[in-house]
Amino acid sequence: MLCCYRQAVSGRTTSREKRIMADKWTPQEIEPKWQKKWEDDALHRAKIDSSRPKYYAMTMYPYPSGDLHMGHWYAIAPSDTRARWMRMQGYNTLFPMGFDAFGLPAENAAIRRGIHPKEWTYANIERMRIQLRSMGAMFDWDRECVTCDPEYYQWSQWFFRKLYDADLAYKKKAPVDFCPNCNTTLAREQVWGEDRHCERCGTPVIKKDLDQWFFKITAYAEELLDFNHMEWPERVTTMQRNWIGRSEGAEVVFRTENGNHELPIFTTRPDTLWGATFMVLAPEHPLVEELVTDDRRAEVEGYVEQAHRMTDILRETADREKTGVFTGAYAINPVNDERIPIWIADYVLMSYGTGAIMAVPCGDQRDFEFAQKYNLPIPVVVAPKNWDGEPFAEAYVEPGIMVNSGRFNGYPSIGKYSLEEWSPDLAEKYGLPADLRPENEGVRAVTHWLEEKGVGRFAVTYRLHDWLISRQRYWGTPIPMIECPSCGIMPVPYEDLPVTLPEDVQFMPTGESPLKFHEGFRYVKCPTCDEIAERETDTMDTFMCSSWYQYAYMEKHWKGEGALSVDDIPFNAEEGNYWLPVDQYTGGIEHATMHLLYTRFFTKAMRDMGIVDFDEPMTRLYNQGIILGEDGEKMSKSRGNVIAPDDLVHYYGADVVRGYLMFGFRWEQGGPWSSTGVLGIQRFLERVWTLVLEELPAIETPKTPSPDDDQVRALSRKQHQTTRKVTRDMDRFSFNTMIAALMEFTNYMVKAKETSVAQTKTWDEAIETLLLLMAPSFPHISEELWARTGREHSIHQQAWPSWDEELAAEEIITIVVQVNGKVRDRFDAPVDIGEEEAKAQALATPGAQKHLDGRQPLKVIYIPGRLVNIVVK
RNA sequence: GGGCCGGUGGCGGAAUGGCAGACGCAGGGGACUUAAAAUCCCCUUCCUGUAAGGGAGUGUGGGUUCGAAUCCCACCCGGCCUACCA
Repeated sequence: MLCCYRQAVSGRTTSREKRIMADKWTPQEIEPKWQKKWEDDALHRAKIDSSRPKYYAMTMYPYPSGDLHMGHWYAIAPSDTRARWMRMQGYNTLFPMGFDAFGLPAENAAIRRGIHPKEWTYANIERMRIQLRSMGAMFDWDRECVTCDPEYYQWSQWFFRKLYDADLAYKKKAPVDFCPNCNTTLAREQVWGEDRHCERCGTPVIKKDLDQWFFKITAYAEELLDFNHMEWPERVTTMQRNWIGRSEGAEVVFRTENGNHELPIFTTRPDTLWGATFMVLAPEHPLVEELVTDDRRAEVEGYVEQAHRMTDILRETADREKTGVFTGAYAINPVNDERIPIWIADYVLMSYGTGAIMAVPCGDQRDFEFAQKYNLPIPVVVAPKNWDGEPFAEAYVEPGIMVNSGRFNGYPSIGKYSLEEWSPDLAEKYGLPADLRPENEGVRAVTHWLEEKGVGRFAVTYRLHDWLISRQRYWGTPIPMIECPSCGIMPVPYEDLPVTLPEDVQFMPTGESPLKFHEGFRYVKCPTCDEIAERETDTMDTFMCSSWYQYAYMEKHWKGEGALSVDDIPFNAEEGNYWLPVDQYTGGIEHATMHLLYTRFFTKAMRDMGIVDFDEPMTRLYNQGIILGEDGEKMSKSRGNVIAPDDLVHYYGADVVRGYLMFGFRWEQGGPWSSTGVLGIQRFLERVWTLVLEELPAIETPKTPSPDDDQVRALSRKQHQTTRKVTRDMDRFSFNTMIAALMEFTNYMVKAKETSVAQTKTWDEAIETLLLLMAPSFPHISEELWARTGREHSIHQQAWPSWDEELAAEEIITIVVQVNGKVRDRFDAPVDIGEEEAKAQALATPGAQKHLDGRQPLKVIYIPGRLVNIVVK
């Protein structure tokens, strides 16, 4: 398509000095100017407008560390571009911003440098607001939320209270993960990696027995597995699914020989019950103390003690040799009344299932190794089809035939497979029947029989734990609870919220929470009996604040004055009815099993409280990648590879930084920064500046005295094609190809400007379209050029350009000629060329003739508008 | 051990069954300039050839197809997640 226009520009004669050069593009001047103007005009204020469709775009808010780094820009600027694009497409768009302002760094700064966390945090927020403003984003600052404002956290406390009333918050003494560096407990989700380290500081965690507050997120485990009606990346839903870790099986009740205690176990393989030759309890199991016989007591206590001291890191190393001790006690296997020994071993975890297992050495490799080591019997109960009757050398976990299992002998058992998965292929592989139903398949049949006998039942177990939200830190939302010596645990009445965080506190070098030592805060009258009672001195996990901030954006400091009540709605309902839920959420994948799970839980709980009428907080989610230093490593001060966005904005302007962040990478993948790559965007914007502002050459181009139709049509075609491409790429977050299309269009126009096409109305339309297409990505320069070319109002209030498929369509296409799949020639043809005509022309091309070399084509394949493949011999 | 994502020029990346390498960076050559910068034009996957051309080529090996970077199977490498989950 470039060919026709190459001809047109081949006769260019104009000399550059005849032109009047435009003044230079100085982003340092125009960017602050427009930012101020937009703010003065309240351009970005999002107001309810029932005549337009709404669009709630949201990006994860930053922690106010005091410096907006490249990662923030990378996450926020492209999100802003897309929100702006939606706005130009006619959606009434809300794109808010706020600060995740509670948290440890503030407190650490206080301990180390003597600055009050509040002062530190608000000063950082002030600085980051300025940095965020330099981005030129369309944030509606009127809705900004700052989670450490009492007007904000009173609602966090209100939520706590509501969850408590709904029986979704409870206090429990439990062995919990504790970070010795941060001096606080952590939720399961906040313990990362193989070495089980603190998500924030990287220190390995230890176990502590503490009385802590939990949210009953497990009540929603099943519903949280439902990802229908939401468009979230599969990566995230898979991670959440694995984290929730649903598994189906049976709960079977064993009984102890002495004392007749119930000893329920969970198993995914009830069909192997006849092979259970011993039981194993977790060392922490509450019955251990009672069951252990006197002759075994010393050894058992020693083992329990040792297991307790051992870190989880060691305990959970899978390839460690199994250890355990016999308790001296026996249990009765309910299916055959056999007497089996009860052991304790640290490979059984108290935190999963019932903390006790039946050990089936023939069907579980861990049990097998344990049985071998301690000389316990290994009878076979599920065998492969052609089993020779010999003892197993290792556990057999695949589908097989039940043996030695009483009335179930001969039943096929498909083990880990579900009936839905069971296919003829699998049946053949294992030599089992293909037609399996709950009645004739071992696992299901045994479960049914257990239920009839009353010793077991179908059961589902989740890996998901309740969310531990207590933090032994000062700089967080106080938990609104009081413990009274006579009345017990009492919630702070709704009307008394907020429980204000006292400011006159002393920070301990030990890292202990100053709230524990603040008498005025700690001691309080019981809301019921007026006796002196104690306040909860722990504060909430900051993920509590972020679980509902999308609702806080409905109105800043909603009901900031006056008492709260149980019947309140935690946001402006009118705004909420209009904007909610979030249509598009963007942010990092690192929150997949934390924030993104918690906020789903919150919304479901809110729905059940009657506060909202939808099930999911964010309809669509998209995750950007990570921007690395030039050396390909993660940016860090210690590596010295940090690129500071402030410096770049100062030097190149925000539009260039935004542009490079969108152009240089696939957004979801990220990648290394390139300081020369940025120059490409700078050159591009300079080209656009010149293209739009530089005066046209005097009309003296002799070779093309009047614009010819082909040129005009070609320019218009390019414009419509670009509009189509940019629109589609915006929709799929393909910012890099979107900007490439803008560059191509610009390059085309720079060349076309040398011809008389630049004096046409079509030219003006093309310039205008280019500016409009650039507006979401490059808000400042496009606004400046819009104004300088005498166009009215803000460019950001204009409608997104549309395209016409007919005008975008090519008239002449190039058809590739292949012989046996190799390109041998090509020819130009009208777009509507018929199949026979195309084939005939292809066969006639010199390239085809040469490579056919007289041979008769076996087959000729025509792909309309693309190619002809001639197959020979 | 399991799961997911990825592997394309010197580099970032494009192309999701139909011309591999769009767009950009870096590099080379040229124009302009007293000179440089900036700007503009041309070249730039590799091998072979003066050229026209020919051959090879998307981690490796196989397969499906007229045709594969793209789909299927096996393997190698890198990254992320998860891990004694009963």
